[in-house]
Amino acid sequence: MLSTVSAPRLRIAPSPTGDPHVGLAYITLFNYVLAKKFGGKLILRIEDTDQERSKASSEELIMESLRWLGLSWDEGPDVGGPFGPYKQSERKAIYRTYVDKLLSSGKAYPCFCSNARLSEVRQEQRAKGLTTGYDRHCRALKEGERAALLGQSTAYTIRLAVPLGGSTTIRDELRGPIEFTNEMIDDQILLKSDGMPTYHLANVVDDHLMEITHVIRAEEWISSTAKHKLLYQAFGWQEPQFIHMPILRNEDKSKISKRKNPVSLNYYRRKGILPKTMLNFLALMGWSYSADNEIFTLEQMIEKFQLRDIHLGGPVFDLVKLGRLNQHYLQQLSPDEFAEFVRAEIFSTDFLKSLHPLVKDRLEVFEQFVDRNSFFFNGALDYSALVIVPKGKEAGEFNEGMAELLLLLDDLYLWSEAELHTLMENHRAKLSWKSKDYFMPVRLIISGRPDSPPLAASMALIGREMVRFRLRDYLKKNSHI
RNA sequence: GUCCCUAUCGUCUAGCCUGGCCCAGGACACCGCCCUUUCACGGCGGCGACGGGGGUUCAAAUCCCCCUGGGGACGCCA
Repeated sequence: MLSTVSAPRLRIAPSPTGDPHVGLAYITLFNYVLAKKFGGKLILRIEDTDQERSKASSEELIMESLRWLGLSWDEGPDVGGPFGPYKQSERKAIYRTYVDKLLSSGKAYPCFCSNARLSEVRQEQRAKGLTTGYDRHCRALKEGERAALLGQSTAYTIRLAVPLGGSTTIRDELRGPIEFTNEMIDDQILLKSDGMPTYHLANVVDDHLMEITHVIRAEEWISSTAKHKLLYQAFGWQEPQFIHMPILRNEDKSKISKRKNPVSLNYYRRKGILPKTMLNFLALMGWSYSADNEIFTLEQMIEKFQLRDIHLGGPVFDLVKLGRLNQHYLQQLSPDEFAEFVRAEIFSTDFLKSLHPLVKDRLEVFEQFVDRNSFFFNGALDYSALVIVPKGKEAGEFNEGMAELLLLLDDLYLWSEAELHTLMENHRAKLSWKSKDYFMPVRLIISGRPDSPPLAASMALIGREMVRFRLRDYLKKNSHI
């Protein structure tokens, strides 16, 4: 299954668009294990081709989270390597030259269609119950027309000219051959009108140039793999082996999402999950160490790992089991490790410093600190002794307002005190609730007490996932009455 | 809607490739008992699954087909 000729080269290719995701840790783990097992290399490549959504801050967070887990890489933007640069935004010129090759061999063509026309076409297809995809309008252009448009348009895209007949069969190392009729494959955009490549192009070009031998990624990529294979063929390149891991699921079996589940690695870190717990737990998602033992180290996993032992059913990310596993590992901690862990992860100096402005004026003596501010460190809160729904307001209406807030918080781009303040004030105004009918209940849900420090600042510190978790938790406990 | 993937206890899974050792094993959760001045930990026990239907075979959780369920993809996102 694995070529033993040379050491494998694997890569992880996160897109820096938000908090580091458990899905990334999951995929990284398996890439890491396979690389280590066969003495290969793991490459970190930042896929920041989406200029709208990519954030430099997210890049650092991603690396920090992976380091926390103890999953290291051999080549990447921070450590360098012989195949750099390792950030796609810095490889723009490279992609352009490869697109030109495709253009001159007729394997790709420029497309001048506007977004408006594209969505119109899509809508029409959907209405007719057809598969949606580009109608190849610009592929049919005559040479003269094309030249003319090229002369006057500044913004156009480049699309892959997918063969009109036949089929493309990809091979997944876990599933075997998977066949796609070429009719079903869209003339994928390779180069966006801003000159940046799309994932499909950048990914294939980079995997080739970086000599990647095995691509381990999530199952959601299977259908795109046909496009990738076509690209490899168009370039005349040997494709890597593809391994698609099952997708992590929410409790309801849908693809894991922040709407329904905490997905940020930072959330779990702050919650006090140990790296080895997370690794052990993630390994159990689709793989097992043995029939009667599920506690094992990364090293043991590397030793025993076999691709063929991966189970393809989509595993539910079970918080209860994660917690129990962590308890086991916590029990094993030595006094030194215990002290170090609490100091580094729970009462970290950085966190205490950021708490300082919120709590300093409210304290007479330090003994009040822990009790009054426990909600900064806790998980779920107990609301049973609190009256949260404001007087004169229907529980139903109130809960709807809170559910709406939950969604707004999810969409908030920048998680900061100022942004939170504005968001809530706007939401309150939109609902036209009185200030005290809005802010006090939210305060109670978030902090569990009426005398907590300023709300927006507290929320900023507690973090998006915990804030959303508490709102969700409150609604879960109270909305079905 | 179209295409693709997938299917063992509520959940994570072992077993499936190489059919009999499986009236299906482990773990989490749950229930009970023991330990214990509390709560936990720990120990012991219990509940609990091969989605359905057809084949193939002396024999099927294991191989094949159909159905059904679940999921994913169908973006100038990755």
